Amino acid sequence: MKNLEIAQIFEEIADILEIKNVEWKPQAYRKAARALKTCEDVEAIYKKGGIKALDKIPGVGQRLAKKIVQYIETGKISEYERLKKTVPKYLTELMKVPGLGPKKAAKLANKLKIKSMKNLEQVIKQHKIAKLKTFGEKSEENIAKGIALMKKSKKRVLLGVALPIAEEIIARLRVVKGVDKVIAAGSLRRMLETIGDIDILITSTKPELVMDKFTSMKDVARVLAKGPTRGSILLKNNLQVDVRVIPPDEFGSALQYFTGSKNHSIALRKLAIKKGLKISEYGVFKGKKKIAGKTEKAVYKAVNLPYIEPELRENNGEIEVARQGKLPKLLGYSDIKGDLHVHSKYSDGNDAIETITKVAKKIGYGYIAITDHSPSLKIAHGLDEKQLKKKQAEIKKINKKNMGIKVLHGTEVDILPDGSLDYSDKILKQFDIVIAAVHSHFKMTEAEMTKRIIKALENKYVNVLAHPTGRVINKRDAYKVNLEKIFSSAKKNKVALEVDGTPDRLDLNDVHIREAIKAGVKLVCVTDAHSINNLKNMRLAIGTARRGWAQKTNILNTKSWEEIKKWFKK
DNA sequence: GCCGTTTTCGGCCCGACTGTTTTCAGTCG
Repeated sequence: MKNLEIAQIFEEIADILEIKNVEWKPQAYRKAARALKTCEDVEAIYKKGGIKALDKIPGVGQRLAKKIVQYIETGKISEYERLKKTVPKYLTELMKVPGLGPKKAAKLANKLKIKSMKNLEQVIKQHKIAKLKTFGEKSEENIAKGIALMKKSKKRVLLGVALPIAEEIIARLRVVKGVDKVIAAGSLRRMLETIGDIDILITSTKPELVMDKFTSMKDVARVLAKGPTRGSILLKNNLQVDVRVIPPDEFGSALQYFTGSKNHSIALRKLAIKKGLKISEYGVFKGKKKIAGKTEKAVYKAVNLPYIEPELRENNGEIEVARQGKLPKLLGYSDIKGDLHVHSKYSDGNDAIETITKVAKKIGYGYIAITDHSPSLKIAHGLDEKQLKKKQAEIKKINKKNMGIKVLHGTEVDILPDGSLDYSDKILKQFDIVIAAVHSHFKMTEAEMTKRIIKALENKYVNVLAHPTGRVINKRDAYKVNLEKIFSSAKKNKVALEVDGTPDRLDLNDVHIREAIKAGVKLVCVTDAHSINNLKNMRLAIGTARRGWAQKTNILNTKSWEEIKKWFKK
């Protein structure tokens, strides 16, 4: 996806323009950059609707659309190439230090002849910054801290990693005396696939007790700030956590503000201005008079909007749709009736089928599919015919125990490079559910990969396509594939596409889910669990589906197994 | 550079915090 690359260039352009003291343009570039990070794949948009469709992305106008097209077609943006030459590279580099903006970076470069990060570290050692006019001891110290922070390279952490950490901290703070509400805001609440830092909002009658507890937890590496209403810590794992204690009658507006996304909140505030109102984290105001703030619902209502679910708040059309009263009723976190993609000890899973079944029953599922690998995936101990017989017999035995949950005999069968499957039709026929997946030969051309997968979808025994793009967050890009064609083939062949809840997969992702739904494709939310602990990842799949505007009707495994079976029938 | 039920020109989200000043500029979220 080129979106991130273009977003980065736009941000760099904004930096350069800021250095050059250009007004307003930097904000425009930054806003567009943020929009690109969460909107549909620009190449797909361009292919479908041309430059006019790009222009429709909020924050992207004619001129930026043109630049996006140029990048898609040539891999470069000439305006950026031109601007780069007008400003020394070290200036934009210095700006990456937290605390250094365009003004300070330029001043340091000018007065102290700094031409690199190394230079900067040298002058700090020599205490030259502290002696500079408008700088001082503190400034020098803060820049040093900023560099240290940057070196630790705060990479965004997976939602599936951050979520349990946040929950543990929340549980600890909830029991502190005087605490009422505790909730995580920010990208975590929006269920974004990666999280920069954890934001926790609290109402309490005794803020100082909250802050004491918060800053003295055992896994705190460093306390970055500690005041009566705001605290900030760095955990030993390098994750930053911010806590804010909010007065109860401002909780809704604070929650709205700290949940974001930024572009969503800006759009909301603009709407308020039109109505002669002002929204801030402290409330909605008409002149000096506060007219809302206690609940998020009231904040939205003040600008004539229904409540918008956090997962939708990306300024990707949700405000417009909300105005028309046409918001989707999102898939709920307890709407899933069974997990359809789980591995057992038979292949590369940790647990026995009966153990998995018990846990699934406890979750409240009506069915669970044990879908182990096929033989070609050697590292995962794919099952041969003999092992399949044994597994099938075991499942039969468990089902006879009438545990109140149906165990389905399934497989995750490999799609071989030529699009044929790793089991013969004769074997495939015996499964309750067949999931097809690409696990090898990722580097094909788009045409080859698309043809390969479509051939698999056309097999009459295939019911589900696993992790359709193959991406692994922070590790491996998606393979090249024409999703539009996959969608139409899946629809035609009655194959459901997966929303895989593995923390570093989340595949399909939010954007693709929204496209798939538009194309009329059915989806399943699954965990692809390799241990009973992984079964919890269903909420990540659901959260991702919600970010893709999925409703209950779009997700096949919100139905009973009988109904699903009927749908599968080709 | 974006955007339009007050505008195709002239606005552009809002506020806190920090450090350096002595009323504010710069940075951040």
